[in-house]
This record gives sequence, structure tokens and C-alpha cells, in this order.
Amino acid sequence: MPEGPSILLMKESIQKFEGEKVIEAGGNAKIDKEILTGRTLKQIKTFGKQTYLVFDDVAVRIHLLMFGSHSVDEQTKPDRQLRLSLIFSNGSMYFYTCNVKMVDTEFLKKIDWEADVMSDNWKPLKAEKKLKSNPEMMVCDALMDQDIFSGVGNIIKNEVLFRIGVQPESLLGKMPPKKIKELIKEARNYSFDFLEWKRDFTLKKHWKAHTKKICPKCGENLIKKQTGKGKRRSFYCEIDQELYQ
DNA sequence: TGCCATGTTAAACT
DNA sequence: GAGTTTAACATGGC
Repeated sequence: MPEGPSILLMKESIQKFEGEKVIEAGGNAKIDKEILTGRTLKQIKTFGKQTYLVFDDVAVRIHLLMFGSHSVDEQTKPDRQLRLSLIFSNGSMYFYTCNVKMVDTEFLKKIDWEADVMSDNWKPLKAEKKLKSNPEMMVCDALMDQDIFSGVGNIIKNEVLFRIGVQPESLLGKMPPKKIKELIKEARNYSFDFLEWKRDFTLKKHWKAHTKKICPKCGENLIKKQTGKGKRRSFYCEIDQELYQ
């Protein structure tokens, strides 16, 4: 579930609670839930894979990690441990298997919102600068770097690299400037394609490389390999994706 | 049925 | 102290 586009969909699904007052907070999250009772949910903000439920002077940060999920106005209780629930007069939201943290609203001011690839404030030039200052970095690590491409996850990484024809272990400093520009453009572009496909429940159908065995361009076998510092799995075609090193 | 994974942090190492 | 590796979290899909 939890790459940037999925988080935007989650935000949409809980948008109706913005401006509503918390009647009750529950779940096993290790935060002081009591203080939320009676407070108004002022705003819901997302930054990459993180969601912030903003109240007057505090914000609840929710990160779905790898297997997190959520539901709205659920009728029957799933047999999972409830991490956090917020009950409002017009319904309720539930979060499971996620990291929940209470932060000061001051904390929000320190976030580099312009690093969020799906945000209106996304600054491609800023990303370009960050990439230029890391010539030794592998492109697969760069895409997964939440300070550069906040919201991009492993699926997006694999699909973007396939689209622009770049091998995941390519070094940023060795890639032609044109490729760097394509990289930045597609990181955002593909994220929005992901968003629409996810909304239509057709995301997997559109995967070209991720978890695939055969290259859709040339028909050869795709390589599956753990790449980069993060050692996350990459799927790529040796013929159609050039290695810059 | 067992293994693996769309992610991150912190502890435990070297 | 820096950098690297491992564990922990806990669930759904194949």
C-alpha cells in the first residue's frame, strides 16, 4: 500500500474529517491519546509516505511502513491489532500496522516540502542540485532517498528506471544531464500514473518491470538483483537499460 | 504453507 | 565516532 500515491489516496479518504472534533481516540499507539479528545483536526498534510494529522499545537505523524493499512467508518472489526482510531461525529478512521508519533507543530516547519514529488510545491531544480552534489551515488539509492524524492518507493523506482532506460546501479555523476532531467521528470510523472492506476485497482496490470520476468520491449529475461545501499530488489533489462559507470 | 515484501528506525556490530 | 549490519515491527499475497 504505502508509496506516496497510496498515501494521497488515504488522505482523500479521510479528508471529510478535516475541521471535525475528536470524540474519542483509541488503539495501542504509544502516544498520549487522551490529549486528542475534544480537539479539532485542523488539517491533514502528507509529505511523501508520511501523513500528518494536524491539531492546534501538536500533530500526529502516521507512517504505514511496509504493511500498514487504514480504514474509514468500518462496520466489522478486522482481526488485527488496532494501532490508532479517531472517532468523530461524522465517522471514524482506523490505522493498522503503522508507526504513530506525536510531534510538535514546530516540527512541520522543518520539513522540506519541496522534496515531495507529488506536491504542488515540488521543485525539480532543487532535486537536480541534490543529485549533482552526490556524483558517487547509485541512481537506485537516489530515487529511494526520501530527502530527494520523497514519496518514491521501490515499485516507482523500478518503473521509472525502466521508462528512462537506465540501469539501477548507474552512478549519478556518470549519467548525461539529459538522463538526470528525465529521471526527475519521470519520478513525478510515474507517481501520478501510479495514483490513477491505484485508484482504479489496476496498478499491477501496468507494471512493466517490477516483479516481471520478461522485458516488454525486447522479450529477453529481466535481471532481478538486490541493488544499492538499501539492497532493495531491482528488476531491469540489460539490453534496454544502460549502465552508466 | 512458507516465504517474501510497496519501509524505517534503532540497536548492535566493526 | 563513523560506517555497516541486523532486528524489529506484523500482515497480505502468491
